[in-house]
Amino acid sequence: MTGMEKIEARKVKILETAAKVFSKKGFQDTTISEIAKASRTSEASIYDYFTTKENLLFSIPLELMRQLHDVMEYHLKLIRGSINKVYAVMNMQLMFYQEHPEFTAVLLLILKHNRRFIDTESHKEIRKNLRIFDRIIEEGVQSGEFRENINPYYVRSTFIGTMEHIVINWLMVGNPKNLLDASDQLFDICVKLLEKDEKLPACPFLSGNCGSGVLPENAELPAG
Amino acid sequence: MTGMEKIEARKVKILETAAKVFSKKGFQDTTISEIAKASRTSEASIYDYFTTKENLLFSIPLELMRQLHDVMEYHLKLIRGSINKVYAVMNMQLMFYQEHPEFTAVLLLILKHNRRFIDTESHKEIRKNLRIFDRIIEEGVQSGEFRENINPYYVRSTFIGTMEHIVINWLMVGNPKNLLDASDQLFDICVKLLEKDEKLPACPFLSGNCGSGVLPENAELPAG
Amino acid sequence: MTGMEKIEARKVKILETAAKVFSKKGFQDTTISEIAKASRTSEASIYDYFTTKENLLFSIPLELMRQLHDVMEYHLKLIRGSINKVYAVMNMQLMFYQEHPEFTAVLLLILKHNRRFIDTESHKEIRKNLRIFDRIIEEGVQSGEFRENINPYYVRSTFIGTMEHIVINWLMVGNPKNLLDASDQLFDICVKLLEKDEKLPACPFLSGNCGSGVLPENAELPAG
Amino acid sequence: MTGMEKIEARKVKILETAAKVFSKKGFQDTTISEIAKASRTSEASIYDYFTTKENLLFSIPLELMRQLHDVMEYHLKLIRGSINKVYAVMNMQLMFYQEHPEFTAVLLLILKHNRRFIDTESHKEIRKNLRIFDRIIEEGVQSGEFRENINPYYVRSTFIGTMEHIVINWLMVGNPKNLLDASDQLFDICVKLLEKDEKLPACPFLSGNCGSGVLPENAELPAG
DNA sequence: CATGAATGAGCCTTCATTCAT
DNA sequence: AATGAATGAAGGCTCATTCAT
Repeated sequence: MTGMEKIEARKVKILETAAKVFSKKGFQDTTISEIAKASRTSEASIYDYFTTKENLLFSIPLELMRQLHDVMEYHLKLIRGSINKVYAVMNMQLMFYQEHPEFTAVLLLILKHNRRFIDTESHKEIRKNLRIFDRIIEEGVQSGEFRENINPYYVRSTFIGTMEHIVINWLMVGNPKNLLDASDQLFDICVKLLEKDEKLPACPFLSGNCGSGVLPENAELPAG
Repeated sequence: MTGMEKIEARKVKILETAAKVFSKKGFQDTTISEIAKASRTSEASIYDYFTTKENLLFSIPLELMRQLHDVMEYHLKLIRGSINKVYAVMNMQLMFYQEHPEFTAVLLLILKHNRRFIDTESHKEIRKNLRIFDRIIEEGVQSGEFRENINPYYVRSTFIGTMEHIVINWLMVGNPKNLLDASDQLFDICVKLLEKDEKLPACPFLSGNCGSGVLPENAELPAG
Repeated sequence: MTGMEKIEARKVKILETAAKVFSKKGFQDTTISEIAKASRTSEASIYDYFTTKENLLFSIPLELMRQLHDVMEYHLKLIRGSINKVYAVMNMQLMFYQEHPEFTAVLLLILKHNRRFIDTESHKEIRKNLRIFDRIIEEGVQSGEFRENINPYYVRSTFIGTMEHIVINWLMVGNPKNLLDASDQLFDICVKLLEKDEKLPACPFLSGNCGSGVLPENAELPAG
Repeated sequence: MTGMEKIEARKVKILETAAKVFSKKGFQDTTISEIAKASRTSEASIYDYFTTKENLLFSIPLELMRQLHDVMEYHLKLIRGSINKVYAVMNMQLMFYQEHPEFTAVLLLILKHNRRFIDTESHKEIRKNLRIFDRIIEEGVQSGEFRENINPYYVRSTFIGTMEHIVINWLMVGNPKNLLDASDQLFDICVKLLEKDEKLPACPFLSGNCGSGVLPENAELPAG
């Protein structure tokens, strides 16, 4: 492990620990000394890396949001059909939250309501992820798969708002036990909002393995 | 003004001031001394009334939520039709937020993410308001005005989650300028979720037991 | 003792203690906690009264300099003759330093070399005391008691500079044991600077090209 | 440049930088890291060379004071007449200060009031320079050029004290613009202190009860 | 020799909270 | 009932200093 890598590893360790402690005790009730102890570093080192307690907090989502973004972009390429993409994105988000509950708590319970967070590099990443939603909606509208008279901003707000509302509930009162249980219900809602009213005959493109939503690359797609 | 009333007036003054300051600077960055000065009281008096800084915070929504509840109940009695009630409730909520931005900021940016707030008298009031939603949805389903295969919890989550998402945006970046501008869009979304599918059969791209699984068991599925 | 007086007494106690500790350990090596302990107060109280460690330091001379000023003005009224006034002022200063060694150490070893101190209320008092010197010199010149071709600024600088130089020596190496021992010597110097030249012609060795001070090697020197 | 010289050059660079930063921000408000950055070295190197922050500070005058000493000794050899030497020494000091304002600030505003500085090699050099003054005075007295009844210690204190007082003023408030402007005035003062009293009889206003300085109100004052 | 990196130690400052009046 | 005053407790942050490479 080179020097560079060692440092990077320490930073990650600190960020993970910080997420853990912040998520449990909140920002103000967490002390740097606590994070230092738990991450087996010194307080001074934390300040070396992150300059400020708040900046440490703000740095938590940076890397993870990038990963999520990459994963989503990667998988979306493999998927045909806007509605399938919606489902995939929703699912990936929920899985991601499910797998990183501490990070999610920091993000949804602490960061999202901090005005200073908006001017952050991390927030930029978040906006990049939002744009994936927007793109999918636009594509769906243009391809004729979705209703045309959609206000994308409000649809997105519904997706995000509802999802986050459910995730926050999951974080705060532990309901539902498993976030993915909400997946189908959420998807239904999306469908209701996006579907064309006069559809007939049946849209064939969901037929088959929608469970994953990820079609094999060589999947034969219906003519539409 | 009797002694009792005088005291009540002072409490209200303190609560209003607290909402103002908390909403501007957040909970931790607000000091009791600040609130005391701004409300022309002494710190000691604040402690006399509210015992704790956090308890002061938690007391802020109590009275206002009761008012909102009363107002909503009162007006709902005058309205016929579940969908009309949905619209009315949504509108009243938005108007209420619009008229009490500082209170709203405290509620949505500070209190909603505090685990200890859940065990609070104020939170009880909030749940009472939520139950109004639930009731309307149930009624609509039973009267046949809404689809039957509705999961009330998720529908409510969508209403609340979307609305709060929009309100938070309004609080944090000032968009939309006027909350009521969102009213119609929000209502459209509600309608989409609640309205009966007159046409048949159901959305084809849900065909198959994929994602959703919420179809009536005997639903006729397209051939695919 | 009224509340007002009690507070004033505590402030004085803190200032005295601060002078003691600062004089012994210097500004930076002194901790507020030390002063709090030694003055039997809490650190928080010190900050209540003085807002800042540096401001505490700067506040030390305020009252004492006023006292010195009053004492000097009072006594000067009783004295006739400018040279006698010079002597009196010098003596009073030295006595004052002698009696307040800790305060003097703070003043001469710490404060006088702090640029921020100049903009201080305390420093204003110090300048008021300096003006007493100026006044005496002016009066002496106008009354004809002193030489006319005196540059008051430089004479004052000599008085103050020499006195402080001696006092600093006293503080740092304890020499002389008693400051007042220096009194007569200092006064002699003052006299030499102020007295009229009765004799004529002027001191011979000033004649000529002192401008450079560096005479050519073969310069003709006066007999001396 | 040999290895030895390279190291010497780096030390000088560090010392110069240190003087610059210390003079601007004071000792405590200067960080080693700052000096390291400004001198393009590492903090560790500074510790290699100077072991301690304070020792770095104390090392600043060492070389320069030696240079000043050498220069003064060199030039004094070329000068005849004690009073001329006084003038020369004064001038050389002022020129030196003028040319090294940062160094001078460190010396007069920081070091001179530090008790630990006295036990320093640098301070030894300073004392060597003081002895030049003493020597000149002694010589002047012995040669009959100066008054015999001089107390050399006080005369020196007057020279040094006055000069430093003026230099400190120059450093702190920028007055006079050019230090050498003070040169003649300072010299006049020296002359006044050193010159023989040709005239007779002695200054009348010293007669009598100057001990107290406080004359009885009805005291008979000399005509002046 | 030079230095990047790590840290122990500590201080100033802030408040929530209490209490005597 | 109301409050001016006092403080205990704690935490963010800074550096001088060390050491492994």
